Amino acid sequence: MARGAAQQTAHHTHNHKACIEDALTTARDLCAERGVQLTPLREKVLQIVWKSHKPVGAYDVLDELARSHKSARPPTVYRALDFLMAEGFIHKIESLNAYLGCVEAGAPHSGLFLICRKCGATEEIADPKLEAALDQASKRAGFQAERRVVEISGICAQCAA
Amino acid sequence: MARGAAQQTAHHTHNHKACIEDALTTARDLCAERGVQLTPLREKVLQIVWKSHKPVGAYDVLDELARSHKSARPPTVYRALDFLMAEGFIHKIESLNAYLGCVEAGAPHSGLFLICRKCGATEEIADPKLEAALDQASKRAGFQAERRVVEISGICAQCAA
DNA sequence: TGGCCAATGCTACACTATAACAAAGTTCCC
DNA sequence: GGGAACTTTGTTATAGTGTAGCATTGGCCA
Ligand SMILES: [Zn+2]
Ligand SMILES: [Zn+2]
Ligand SMILES: [Zn+2]
Ligand SMILES: [Zn+2]
Repeated sequence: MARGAAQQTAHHTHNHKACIEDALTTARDLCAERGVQLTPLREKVLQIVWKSHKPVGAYDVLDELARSHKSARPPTVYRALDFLMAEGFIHKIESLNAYLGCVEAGAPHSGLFLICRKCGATEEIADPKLEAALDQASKRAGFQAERRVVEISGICAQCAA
Repeated sequence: MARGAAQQTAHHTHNHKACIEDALTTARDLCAERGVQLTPLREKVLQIVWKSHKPVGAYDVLDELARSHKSARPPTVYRALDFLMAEGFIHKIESLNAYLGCVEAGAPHSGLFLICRKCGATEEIADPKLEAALDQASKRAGFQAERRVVEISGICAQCAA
């Protein structure tokens, strides 16, 4: 199933078209539910971000978008990215200033990202134990956590081999 | 002792001059040990970053530095920041594009940061349990972790009260 | 004295992101 | 259908963050 495919990394041979289709379908469904507009522009941007499992910079999105949308400018892209982030369809990778499709759109969450510095492939993983540890650490400091950024850089399993 | 003072947040009344002096002394000692140069310029930048317990942007550093160092330019600041990061005297807060003095300089580590979105005070905490959970999560994915970015934004204890 | 290396000076530029206002499209009510 | 209210997009300009590349300085050592 597509959902499963979406959770594989870029290294695994997989039908990436299914990843994209799955992401678009999920986004369409959620937008319909929520009564917000997944306009053609926003959908196109989502599709561009999902072109790979590597984080993509806003200006790379712009370059790609401009091929089919001549009037595209930086605000065009940033607005679409802001919308997609607000709806939880993409994440921003802060340590790269780049954006990545979310593999678990819908369920609000702050992901944990494993970023390969060699191939760029970035995997989003969920780890309840880790999230509990994060919550506990905040709590111990009397801190009301609202947003988490957890990004681990290194070498992915495939590049290490 | 100064080391203790350095670990308090900006809200706690504390002798912040001791924080700064402690950071500078530690840096001087470590640079001597390591045979690297803590030049007046680098020391001044370190002092500016330590002016508070809030992350400070590179261009804010530049503005401050320029008051005593007219020839300062962006590369001047970024080179100094790069040096200070390489030596482990400051951290970059990725989600803010800003820099913060390290409270545990010397011991190489990637800190966990609690960033108050109201007052800006940012606390660096160490949490072995959390670090173990991070290591375990990476390991489970077959990932060789090299660098960690863990930043939690929210409301600090003092601002919540 | 001259070569080497680290640090800084200096100019220009690349990359990332937002402000502000105008125009066009959508919704919804009458 | 008309029209107000709202959302989305167009457009220009600019703010904010970070580097490239080469010149200069100054210390150290052969
Ligand atoms: Zn895929
Ligand atoms: Zn890799
Ligand atoms: Zn202090
Ligand atoms: Zn606060």
